[in-house]
Amino acid sequence: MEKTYDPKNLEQRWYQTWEERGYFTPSDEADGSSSYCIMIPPPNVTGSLHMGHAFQDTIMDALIRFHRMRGDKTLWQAGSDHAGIATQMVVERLVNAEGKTRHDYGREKFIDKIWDWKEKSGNTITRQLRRMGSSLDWEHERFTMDDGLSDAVREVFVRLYEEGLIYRGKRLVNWDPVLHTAVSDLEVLSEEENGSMWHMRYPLSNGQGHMVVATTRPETMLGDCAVAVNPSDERYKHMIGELLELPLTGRKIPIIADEEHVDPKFGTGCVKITPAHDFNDYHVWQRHRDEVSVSEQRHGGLINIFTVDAVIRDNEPEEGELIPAKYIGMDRYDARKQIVADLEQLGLLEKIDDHKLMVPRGDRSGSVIEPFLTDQWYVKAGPLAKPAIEAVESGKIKFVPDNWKNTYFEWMRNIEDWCISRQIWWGHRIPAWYDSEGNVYVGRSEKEVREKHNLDADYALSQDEDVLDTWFSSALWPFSTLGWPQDTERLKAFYPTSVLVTGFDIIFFWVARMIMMGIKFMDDVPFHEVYIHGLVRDSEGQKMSKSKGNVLDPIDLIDGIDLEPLVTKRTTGLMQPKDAPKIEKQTRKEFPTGIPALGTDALRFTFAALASTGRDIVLSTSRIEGYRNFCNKLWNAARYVLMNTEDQDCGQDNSKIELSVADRWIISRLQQTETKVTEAIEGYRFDHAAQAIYEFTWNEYCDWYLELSKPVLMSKESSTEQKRGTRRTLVRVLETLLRLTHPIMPFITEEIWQRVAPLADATGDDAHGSASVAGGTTAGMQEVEQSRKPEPRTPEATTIMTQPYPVADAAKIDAEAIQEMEWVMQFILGVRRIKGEMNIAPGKQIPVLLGNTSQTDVGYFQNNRHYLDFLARTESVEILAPGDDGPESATALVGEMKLLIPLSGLIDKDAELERLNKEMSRLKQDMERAEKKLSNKGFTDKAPEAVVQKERDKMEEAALALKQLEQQAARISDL
RNA sequence: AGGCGCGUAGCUCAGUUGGUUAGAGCGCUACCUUGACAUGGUAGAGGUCGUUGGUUCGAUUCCAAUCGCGCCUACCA
Repeated sequence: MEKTYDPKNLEQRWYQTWEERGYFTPSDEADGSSSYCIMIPPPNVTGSLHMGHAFQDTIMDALIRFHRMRGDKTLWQAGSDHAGIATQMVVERLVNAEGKTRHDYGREKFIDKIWDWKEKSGNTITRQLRRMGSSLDWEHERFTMDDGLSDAVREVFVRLYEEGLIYRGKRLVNWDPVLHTAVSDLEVLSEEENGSMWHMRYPLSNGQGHMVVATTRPETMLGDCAVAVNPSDERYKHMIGELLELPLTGRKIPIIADEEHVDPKFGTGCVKITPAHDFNDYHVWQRHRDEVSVSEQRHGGLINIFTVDAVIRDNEPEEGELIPAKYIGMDRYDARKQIVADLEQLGLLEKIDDHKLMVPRGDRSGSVIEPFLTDQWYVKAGPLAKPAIEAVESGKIKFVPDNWKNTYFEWMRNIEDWCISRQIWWGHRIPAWYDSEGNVYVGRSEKEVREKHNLDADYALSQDEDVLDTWFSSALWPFSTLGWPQDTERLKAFYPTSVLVTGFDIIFFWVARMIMMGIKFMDDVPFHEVYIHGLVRDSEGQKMSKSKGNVLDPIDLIDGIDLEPLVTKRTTGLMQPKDAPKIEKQTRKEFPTGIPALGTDALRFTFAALASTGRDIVLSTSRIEGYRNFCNKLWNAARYVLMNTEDQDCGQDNSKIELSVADRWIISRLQQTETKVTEAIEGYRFDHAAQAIYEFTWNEYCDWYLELSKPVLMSKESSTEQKRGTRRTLVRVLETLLRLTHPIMPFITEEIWQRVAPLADATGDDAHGSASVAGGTTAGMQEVEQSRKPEPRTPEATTIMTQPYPVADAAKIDAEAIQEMEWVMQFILGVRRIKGEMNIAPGKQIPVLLGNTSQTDVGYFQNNRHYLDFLARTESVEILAPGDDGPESATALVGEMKLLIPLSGLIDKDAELERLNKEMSRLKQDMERAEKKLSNKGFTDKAPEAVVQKERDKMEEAALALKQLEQQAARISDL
């Protein structure tokens, strides 16, 4: 093995091997009790991997690998969605670069172009997913626009339509005037922006003064149909029903009373009502449209003033001058200026205040969204939501962490009908046809429609031009990918899926809709658990976004990147090019030397370690570096193990062995670690799993066990059985640790495992307990680990991926060994602390005396002499007779035993006194604390006996230790 | 406005039925290139657990109030 761990050369090699050998496809031979399935949240075909994906994929892959190793029939479903608007925009931009528009190509040719683009460029993210080590079933990769999923979409649409759960209607929608399509509420992002509040005077038609209305969008006044006041508002009560002159239009509009919408305490208490351009006003209009004063307005009061571009429209022939000619053809903002100017001139502008307002913008185009009156298709959400709410209430679906169900309920209980039509070309075309009379026919195909309605082949039908919202097909993902509407084996095996892993930002978008559709069409929930993870932020806690220039490409963390390319990457393609200098400066400051190559395993381990219950994941490269170092530690531990075991007898043939205290101790600790890690993964606490692995590997296996193995292996006095036992433990603990770690760090564990596994010889049933053992307890005699029969190992086709996941065996936990090792470690630490604090070189061998020894101390000492000499660098150890205080010495306590290092020549008297004083004051504090508790009658009366006893023990121990140290201090100061 | 969440070491975070000296990583200090690893070893410094009350024998943990921060939803024309 190389001296330093280098992820580069091993990660991609292993991934390729795994994929070639088909390890990612669910195994028919899986012997676990159940199947396990996760659907990947389909990434967007235009997308590339960001940190959120990398984090999410790490969690899913860890779960998938964990269950695969446990023997479950395991599927991680791969695929991507067609991202209607985003994809169309990408290809449209390419077409624009040719100097053409999509209309020059026409619908069909343009769609062909998108498919071409998808073939060539649509796989960026799947390549990146492979770099993350994701063990997705690529053989069954799906795409929301492929034939099968398109069938599913049509089927669902038709069935919902036939049940009356899909309908077509003219409604106000969020209209993107740049993309010319409706978008859903969820695709609109509102942010506070600076604007103005215009206060306009609307004269009373009877000449008795005016009313003042305020608005943030004065241009919409052209479409006003009324002014509303609160009926209880004394100021205006008497004016209800009177008419106002709507300035600039020559129209008269009524004053109406609306208690719900109008807050008399806000502004002037008068609200202009523009029902075709404001959602609230639309609702007011719905309440009042039957009142004569409103209904006799043009178009019943519902007056649209814009074109699809948000330009003031022209009048229809029969409308006369409904829209004043002066403004026709003006963009909405030009019209605003003009109207304000004209009002000003007429003396009808009372004032303009600065005003902050929430401006809705399309998340794709960035343009200001316009409420706009159009014909759209809707899904009636209420009936679908009801069982979906119950599924979560009843616990059929559990959110992890549990609180997220509140968010879900909040949304579901106030759900509104879902606008599913989009005025774009790329997507599932709505399966509805119209005849020249305007009749609508819905069916799976034109053929089906004609058959069903007995329409001749020459009866003219034209299909609806619109396509469905991408999320409509995503909502079907958990069953459509498995073959629905066909009744497939995969569907039977994997639906309902086990868990959905996703970010909280799409609980509404996606999670809720999958639940509704799953229950509706599969008659069962799509998944049993929803694990909601946090959002990855940069080292300053900022949300990562391209526009902020603080995005990190996970691949750059894996492979490393120099500063200059990183700066270039972050500053190109910005929505706001003016931010480039700021971003460059910030990048140079944060990464003065670029980013070092850290490897996938280190990145994955970092994600796991950060995956606690919080909402934010703050990622810093120093943290990843720490875990890269951990990989190196593991690597070098393996190197040490191999150096001492390869070509040597490690007890593979189950020949006689003797297990030392250290062997039995590390085996015990391994079992405890296995329990912790397994429980952590089962409870989605990957941070706890990672921490348990980290601590065991570094603080126990490396820091102690490997060191303790050295004297055994190096000494001529060790027996063959002892050496064999140690080698076997070295190798088997490592082998097990690799399996334990594999779900989080797949690559390094596979690489090392390939070399370690043959030495550990983890095969064969008769390995259990058949080794003949000299010495040691029963618990220690058994195998390090084996739970499930592993697959037969042949040289070419074996992998850690399909080995059994470690299962702890409580019988292997040797409490005595743990206690004895605790003593050994305390001894060694005591000596080291004295050396450290007395400025004695750690390597210097020194004499040690033991005072106040018990029978156990003497036994432990004799058993472990070789460890103590080696790790504490003792020159000699002498046990003092009872009552003998020995010469003046520096002191450490191991339980009640005194560990003495004679002062002569070595130790500074004052320094030792200082040390003792420090230790004594610590003990005194402990005592005081305990004493205070014990002298409190409330405590001794009411606290549980065990707690009180614990306090008494503590008190006693501290008192004893204090006494010993006081004596010691007295002797030294007498010198 | 409503809902959710968070304030613990310089930084990032653990701390699940209230009871050890409140832990870890990174960073910091001193020493050590010893034979798996300087991407390392050894020893160490560092916290009135946001604030204030309450419940309790006992509160980082439970309750209330308060301050600060973040997110989501709905927004006032």
